[in-house]
Amino acid sequence: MITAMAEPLTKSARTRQRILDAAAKVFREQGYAHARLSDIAELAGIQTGSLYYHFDSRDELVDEILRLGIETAWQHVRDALADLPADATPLQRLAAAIRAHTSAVLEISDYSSAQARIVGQIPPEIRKRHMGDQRRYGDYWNELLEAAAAAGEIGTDTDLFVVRMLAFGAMNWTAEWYRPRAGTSADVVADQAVAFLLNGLAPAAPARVRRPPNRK
Amino acid sequence: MITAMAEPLTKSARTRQRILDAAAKVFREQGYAHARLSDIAELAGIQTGSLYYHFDSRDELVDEILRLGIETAWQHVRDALADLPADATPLQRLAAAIRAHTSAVLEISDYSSAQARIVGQIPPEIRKRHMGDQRRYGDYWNELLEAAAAAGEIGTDTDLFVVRMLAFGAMNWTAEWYRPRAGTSADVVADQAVAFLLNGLAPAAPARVRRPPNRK
DNA sequence: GTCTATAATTCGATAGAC
DNA sequence: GTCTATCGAATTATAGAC
Repeated sequence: MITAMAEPLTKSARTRQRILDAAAKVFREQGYAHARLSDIAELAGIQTGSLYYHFDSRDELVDEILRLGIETAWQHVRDALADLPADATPLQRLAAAIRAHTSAVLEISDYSSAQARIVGQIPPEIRKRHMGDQRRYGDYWNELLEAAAAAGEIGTDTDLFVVRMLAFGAMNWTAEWYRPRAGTSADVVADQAVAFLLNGLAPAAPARVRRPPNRK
Repeated sequence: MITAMAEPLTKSARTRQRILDAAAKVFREQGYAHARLSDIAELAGIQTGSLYYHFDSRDELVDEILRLGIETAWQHVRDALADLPADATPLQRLAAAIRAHTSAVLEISDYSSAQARIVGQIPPEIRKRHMGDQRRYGDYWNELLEAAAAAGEIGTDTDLFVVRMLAFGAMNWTAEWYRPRAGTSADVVADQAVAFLLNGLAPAAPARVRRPPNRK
């Protein structure tokens, strides 16, 4: 009874899933502009015209990839936090979140990679529809940051909105430059991201430079 | 004799410059895919077809914007470092570089903004031609980082290549999300970027979290 | 050098057979 | 549901007059 509907589903649903998987991969690799429907169809093993039985337009397909990309990354982050001991500090929770998000973008999910890669390339109308997803996920991160700030684990003159954007830029850009190679595995990148970003938030401990000596 | 060729130049050179300025602005605002030659021509005050007297193709125009974008940011960074007192520490030099690059991308130059915005959107052939510029600028940053590392101002288990990429992601992504508004000026963003990124590189002073307690 | 007009291409999208 | 065939819109690029 459980397996009865676990695998079969409808033929339509399975094809739709193949298309989405193919689209995520193609968008991840080609970016928004150069991902052609013909590429996606080919990878999904169907003809271009057949896509339109499952999606009304290219934009609708993009919408879905973006939504699933955030959803997947978010789920990975939630899972990682759920794995932490109950007494984990806000900073430890933040560390786990950074690792999980970075890993999702780097290697775990084509959807998350695709979202990170093309979110800066999409036209305004699509962006507008995607904004709700982004805001919700952003709010979630903001709570993590607020908690760490409340615990005194983040510098007091830190603008949480700005550093959140800086951190997302750093994490999401990995989708662009990272290619597995000797010496630099995805795990290494995730480790470095955790150390770098967490440290960045630290209350300025020693007298590190605040401003350059003189300004133009 | 100096002014004799300062302003006039050839008519062709001046028009070419107008086109480039217009292109930088349009690419900055629209991104790679949605910047039409007709938009650029309109902003430059000429007809679309006339562009081809000055550039052989759209790609050639993009090449030039990318090159000038890096060149401009780089020049701002060099100027900022030149303004520092001779005894500035490697860390202070790094701080000035971060501020200068971020400012260039945020508000100083349409070329630098455009480069930061579209570098992740361009097709492989263009990217390949642009790689030399990127590498040279990256090497320059690497020297700044090496110097700070040699001075013991950067954590020893820091991968300089990875953190450089993370930092560029953070800085360049500002071109995407930043819009001037009350409370968050470009200066504030630059300040936060300097503090955040510089701190991120610090030798892990107190016992900040290194890894989450358990890993999947 | 710049214009107008138009060719050439590339894709997204639709129609209708099966 | 998927295929084949084709339409149509958008936009880069070219030709030739001025």
